[in-house]
Amino acid sequence: MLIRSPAELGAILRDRRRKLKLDQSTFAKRIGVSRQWVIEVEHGHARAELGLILRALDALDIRLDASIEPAPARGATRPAVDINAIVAKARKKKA
Amino acid sequence: MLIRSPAELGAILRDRRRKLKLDQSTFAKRIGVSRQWVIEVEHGHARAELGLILRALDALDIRLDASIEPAPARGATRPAVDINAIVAKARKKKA
DNA sequence: TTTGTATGTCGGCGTTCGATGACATTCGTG
DNA sequence: CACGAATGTCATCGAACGCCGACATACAAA
Repeated sequence: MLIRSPAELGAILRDRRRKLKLDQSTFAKRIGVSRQWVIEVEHGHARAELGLILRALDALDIRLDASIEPAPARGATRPAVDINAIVAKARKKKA
Repeated sequence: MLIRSPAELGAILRDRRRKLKLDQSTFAKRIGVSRQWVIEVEHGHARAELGLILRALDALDIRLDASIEPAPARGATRPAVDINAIVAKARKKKA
């Protein structure tokens, strides 16, 4: 399963949790977070803590693997339009 | 590359950034974060935001893959001693 | 030595996390 | 229907995030 966004990660966590017949409460206790946290992460919370995410994955026996992208597609010719970065910056300025 | 902890993730990010000949400043600008953030994450900051981490990985053409652990090793017979969770809870109580 | 580059550190600040606890909604079952 | 279980929502609050700006250190080159 490729992970590209917090939402995808959340979906993976939810599917796996359900496959293991765990409800949110017991899952939360098992990894040392609140049930609220589980809900938000499963819904794709982008600002969740990295450490807690890794604990959650571990608790569900999910392995994370990092590898170099086969097709960069981000060639030196492309000006690189980073929508995420732009949106994040824009939100900051407004607030 | 297997990712088990924020520190391992940080090392991977740093190695890849250096391979691409990027310094922390330009890398930070490229993903829309501060240079401080890059420093902390590369040092294994556990509470970094998930969304920013994913952006950083993407900027370095690193793909994240999730797969079920071949050997659970976390059988139903094990009482499950979650050191991470215990430590996290202990820190909360003290503070 | 002086200059420049890359990295790490410090204090302060506004924003938002994650925890808690209560309540709401939707199920399926007795 | 009533009850419990699972999930989602809300308000509150201390703690920590990530940012900024300045400074510190290290190393290389002129």
